[in-house]
Amino acid sequence: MNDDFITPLLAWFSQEAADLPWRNTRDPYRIWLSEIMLQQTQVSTVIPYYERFLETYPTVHDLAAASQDELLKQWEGLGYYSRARNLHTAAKQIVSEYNGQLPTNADELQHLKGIGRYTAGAIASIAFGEAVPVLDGNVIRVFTRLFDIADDVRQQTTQKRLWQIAEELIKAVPEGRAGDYNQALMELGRTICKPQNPLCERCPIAEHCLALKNNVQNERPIKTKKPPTPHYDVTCGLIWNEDGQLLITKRRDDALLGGLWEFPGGKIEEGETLEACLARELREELGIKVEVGTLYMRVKHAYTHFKITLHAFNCHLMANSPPPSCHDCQAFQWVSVSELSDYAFSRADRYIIEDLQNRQYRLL
DNA sequence: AATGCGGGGTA
DNA sequence: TACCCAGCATT
Repeated sequence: MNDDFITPLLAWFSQEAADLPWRNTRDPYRIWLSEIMLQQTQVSTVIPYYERFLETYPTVHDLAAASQDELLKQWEGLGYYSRARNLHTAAKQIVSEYNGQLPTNADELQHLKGIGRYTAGAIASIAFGEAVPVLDGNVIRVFTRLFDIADDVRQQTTQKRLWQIAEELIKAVPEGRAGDYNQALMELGRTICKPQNPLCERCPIAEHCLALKNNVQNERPIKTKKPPTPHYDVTCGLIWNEDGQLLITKRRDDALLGGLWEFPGGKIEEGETLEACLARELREELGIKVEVGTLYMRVKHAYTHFKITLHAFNCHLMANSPPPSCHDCQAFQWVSVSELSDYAFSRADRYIIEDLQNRQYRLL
């Protein structure tokens, strides 16, 4: 494997590295946090979350002492909420078992919740200077172009081969520069070696790029297509009580959007009306009987694996309904419209909340 | 080895 | 619309 690109890549990074918040620190806690937030999430999306998060939790001790609800409220909108739950678990573990210090090498880091091979390599190389590789979407794209690799990168054998390449190359990186080199590869992928229309004329290692030489840079990496995602109709209840409060429920940790709050409801079944679906879901989930009233609004939303149309109905408890009890949720709560802002909700529910609060505001 | 897991940006 | 993003845990 030709490693001649390493020197010009490092030189480019020294000159052109963007000034990102997590590059102004050597604090392993901050490096760790940035790497978790950056999983499957673009740099520009992460920055405001990262800065706000560190104001709230400046140290791993502050994070370990947080409540899950408070933490998820901080994470609200960032997605992949298991990252926040795992971060919390790991923080508590670091405080109780590691004396408040992160492990200092990649192998030990991988024992912590939410840290896999990529994240362990990133933290170990950036925070501790260990000569270990990283392989993320950016690096995969750079490598498949640099070495003109035409294999399907979704295949396990290709992933293995790419990790082997990464392992070989890191050995040729100058002592103490592994963190810079790994960041340089990712930054090149993010800013120059982009998925579509890469900026090869500005690439510092273009003369080493086999895909460019073969004029196939736009056809790398090769990925098999994913099947189209299904669409579901989902209902939820805006269940009002006499005090103008709404009933919300907290989702189970092992579910989609685990730990977030929601307006209770669920997915429609074959041949079922929306109203019947909602009445059934509320009976199953909370053991309550409701009168399903008018449609409040519909929200369309796309998840990774499916799309939904969320139908929100005004409801109230029937006089002979049992009080709510959690059958398939962690908790429930009656809250006013303005108090909804204190709880972490998914994007789809936040559209509804925004509308509820706007209408309330206009009435005042 | 395959699948589930969010939400926003981009062309 | 479809693809992409500083991937990981679970089964």
